[in-house]
Amino acid sequence: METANIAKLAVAAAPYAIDKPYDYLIPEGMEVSVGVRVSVPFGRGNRRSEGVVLAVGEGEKLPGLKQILSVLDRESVLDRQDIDLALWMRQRYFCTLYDALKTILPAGLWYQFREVCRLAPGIDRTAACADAQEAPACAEVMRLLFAKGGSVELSELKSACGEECVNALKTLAGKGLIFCESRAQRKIGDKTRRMVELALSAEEAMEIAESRRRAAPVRYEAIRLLCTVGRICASELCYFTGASSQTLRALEKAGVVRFFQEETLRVPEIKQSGEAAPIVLNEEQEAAYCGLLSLMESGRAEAALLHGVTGSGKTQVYIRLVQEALRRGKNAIVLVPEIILTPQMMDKFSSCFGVEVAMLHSGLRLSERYDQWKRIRRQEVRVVLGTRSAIFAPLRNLGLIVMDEEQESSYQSENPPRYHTRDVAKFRCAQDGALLLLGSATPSVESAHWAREGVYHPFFLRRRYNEKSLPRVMLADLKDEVRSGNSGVISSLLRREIEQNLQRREQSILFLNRRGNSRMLLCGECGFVPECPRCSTALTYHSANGRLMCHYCGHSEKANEACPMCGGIMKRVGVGTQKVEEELRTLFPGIQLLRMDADTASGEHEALLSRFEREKIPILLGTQMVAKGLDFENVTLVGVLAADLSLYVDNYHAAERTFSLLTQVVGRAGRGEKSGRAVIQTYTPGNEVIVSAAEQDYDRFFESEIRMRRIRRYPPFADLFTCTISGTDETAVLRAAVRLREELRLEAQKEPFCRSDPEVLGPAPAPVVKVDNRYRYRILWVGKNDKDTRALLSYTLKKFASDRQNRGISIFVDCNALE
DNA sequence: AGCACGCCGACT
DNA sequence: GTCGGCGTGCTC
Repeated sequence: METANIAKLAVAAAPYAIDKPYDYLIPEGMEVSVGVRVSVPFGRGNRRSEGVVLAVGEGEKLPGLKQILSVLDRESVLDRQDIDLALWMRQRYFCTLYDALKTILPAGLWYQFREVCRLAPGIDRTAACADAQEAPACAEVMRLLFAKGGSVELSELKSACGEECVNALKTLAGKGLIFCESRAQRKIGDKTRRMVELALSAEEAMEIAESRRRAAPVRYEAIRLLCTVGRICASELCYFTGASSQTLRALEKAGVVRFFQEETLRVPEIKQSGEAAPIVLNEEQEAAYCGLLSLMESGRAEAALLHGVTGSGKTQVYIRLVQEALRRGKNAIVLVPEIILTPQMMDKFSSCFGVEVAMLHSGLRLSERYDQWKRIRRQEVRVVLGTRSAIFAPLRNLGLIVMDEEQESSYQSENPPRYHTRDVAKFRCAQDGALLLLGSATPSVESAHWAREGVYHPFFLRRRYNEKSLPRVMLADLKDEVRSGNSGVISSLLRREIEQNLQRREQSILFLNRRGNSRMLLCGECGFVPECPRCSTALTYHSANGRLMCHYCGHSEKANEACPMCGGIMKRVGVGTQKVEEELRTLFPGIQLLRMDADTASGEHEALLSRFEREKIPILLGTQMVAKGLDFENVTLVGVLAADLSLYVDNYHAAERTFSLLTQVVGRAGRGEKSGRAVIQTYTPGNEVIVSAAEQDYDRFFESEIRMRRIRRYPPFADLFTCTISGTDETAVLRAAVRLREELRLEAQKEPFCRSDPEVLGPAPAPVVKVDNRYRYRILWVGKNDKDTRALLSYTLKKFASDRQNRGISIFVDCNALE
């Protein structure tokens, strides 16, 4: 047997159905190590694909083996632990190994090689080729450029034509036939920068990007990058994806992205460690801390739940534990739902840990984030404080992972692989024997359940740190209001309370429990509502450009004043914050009012909030974003306008989310010297969730909710696997869905599943059944997320994808999806 | 998924 | 006789 050096690779071009480690020959003299990215030929056509080296070793030299073309990294970007994590993610989230690895690495890394060559505009193909004919390398480059639609990445060009193409590029650029875009250098010292962010949800944006992936690859990359990083400086987005400013403008026009100006964030001044005052814990905190410390010292990868009411000082406990971890030579990761909302946390950590802490927050530029990643990888930092993706920070020798407000749904990724940070954290803790500390004022029902079952170690902080009493909560019954002739959004009770606050010159926050605000057009005569031609949804009216737009596929059309059906006059409808604002202005004429919602540019938020505090503006009206982290001395009244809105959402944790949200909002009142009040408006004042939130009684909420979950077979008693099947032919999709259901039902009756008696439900249409002309139906498997079930679903997915009957139909699986 | 190979019908 | 339709099968 002849042997050779062989590398096992995760290959980008291999879809889920055929994903496995592929063997490639390492050419003589090539340095290849585990964790580097390489370029390889793949498939019949030997198209170039990227791969990640999983293992290197001697192996049998089989005839079919192909060679690695080139190595893309100077040193490895992933180590053994990363690869183990990716292997685990693959079987847990039904993604390819390559997709998992890509999720682990920072976005900046995947784009750092981007250097794009483009054809100069208005170049005629035949003339240009004739012009380039003299040098074969030039002709080859031109041919490739035309074949790829006018622009090619430099790395791709190099692997196709060899290193010598660099000279050809120079010649061609000299002739003005092409140009190469290099680093778009940002001038140092810019005061503000032009930022881009998604104007739609990540899911909606990805749908749009996917639908035109082939036709507009640059757009696709730009949107995908935006989905991973949230917001980014415009020049950086262009640099990393090869998009032009025209591309961005087109995306803006299509309503996919929006621009805003942002002050350049200075690197937060790092105070020297040692200066910070030592942390003093009260009795309760001390008790929790001691218990947690001994768990951490055990090195058994334990998990604990710290249930502490708002203002009980969980952060102090976190910091003491991190300090002790460091003293023992261990490192720590601290996760928060959205760090930009917790500047106090950032301040505390930088004063306690100085240069040893790396912060990964949404205000960082992509390149800054990448730099932080490099610092962490070089083990220059010992503490990482960040949001969801910080769980992948390449920090080794972990002693502790903290997840603050662990119930937040932002801990679940919104794009595939849709990992949950808590699960990844558990895996990493198991790798290093670290303690996982889940902290919350309103824990998820699952976590509270496991704490009661003894799977997590429970700890409690029941006293508010400053001994402040919780706000007094009043319920306003909106049904009564309607009966007594008040058709408005503000109940008489809330109105009285606001008036009282106005007299006392104290401030009020009003909260509309609704995401964004969908405004649509409706014909006053015949009731016609303009709908998207490609999706099963009403079009949204955008006052900025006077157009109707679809949030799912990006379709946009001019808004007519007259109804196209009957000629009647079109009216704007939808209870958004604007509508409430109008009502407030009539109720309280001449009173100053601030509005903050999805329409408010994100750069403005902080400015608005500081104005609210500084100028003591009497009323702040807002959506989700006013619920969290705001701490204002003079706010003594909080009003929840429609507590029920988030309750009747078709999702198993709607009740939990509502309870948590109400608790957070109520906690906004009376943070200063004066005591606070809260008014919760509801149509169902008898509802357990509303009542327990009004009483600030978590245990009561938990008891009723866990009973419900048990009866309905919801988590933690079962896991919900959602198989989404989509395609352009609705009947074909439905047929495929029914076939899948029958197949899964058959399996459910067999060993080993029959013992746990899984249920297979559906097909049911997805919340929005048609998106961009693709119909989406779901099959639900209610069972246990164990090895056998995952293996079955993985097998079923692969079989489905390779079944000829299912051509043109795609499928994916999610487990316990929160949103 | 994406690409080549192969086996049939409409042309120069 | 050949160009191109898409059904079939494989990817180290």
